[in-house]
Amino acid sequence: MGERCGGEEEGECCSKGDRTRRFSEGQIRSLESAFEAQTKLEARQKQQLAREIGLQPRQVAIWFQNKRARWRSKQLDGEYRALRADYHALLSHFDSLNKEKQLLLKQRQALADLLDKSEKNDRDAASKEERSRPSVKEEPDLEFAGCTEEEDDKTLSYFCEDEPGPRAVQPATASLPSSAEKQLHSATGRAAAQTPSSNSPWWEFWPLSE
DNA sequence: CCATCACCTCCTCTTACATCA
DNA sequence: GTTGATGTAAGAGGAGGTGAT
Repeated sequence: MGERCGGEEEGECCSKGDRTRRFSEGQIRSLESAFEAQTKLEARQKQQLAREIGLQPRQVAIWFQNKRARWRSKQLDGEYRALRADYHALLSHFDSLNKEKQLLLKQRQALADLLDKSEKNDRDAASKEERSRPSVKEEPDLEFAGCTEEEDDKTLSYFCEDEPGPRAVQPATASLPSSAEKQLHSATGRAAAQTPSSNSPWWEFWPLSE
């Protein structure tokens, strides 16, 4: 049910000719300040305000209704803009993180290749040595094949997760060049959380465009 | 207690007109 | 002077709350 003429207010309907007559600046000022105080008026307040500014209570009620609608629309617009700005900032951050991720994955692959090569060299050297003195049989210093050692080198545990990369890594005795080792430490330390396994992280599915 | 009705207020959408570039 | 965009007062109708019966 609408606010019909003759309903809550005692005033008569505005004639059609009055329909779009703008309110005076003073009336608008009073209405605006009342709206700032409260966006909904009690019946008595409405009557009083209407009397003060020379309008029908129904006109005051309608002005408040329209004002609330415009106000909400403005609020929504502001919220939308803020959310859109947040989204774009987040998207930009995501892009830079994604680039960094790709770079780290490349580095990881390069270092894994390097480790493979180094491991192969070690094996070749060991078998040569074995052949030169066949009577002596030694246990290796450490058992790495199962990755059971509690090393503080994260490299070991990292490559032993469900990764397609190398599984058995020789200990510090391996002939890994020191610079490569440093790179490996820094690279794996940050890339460890980005294993492209079956349970991929959320950002794998993040849409890259709006 | 409940169902129904009348009345009121609010909301949303729309209309009619005014104003401005 | 005309026209399209925009703003605004008000109409129309639906939804929900409330009190009386």
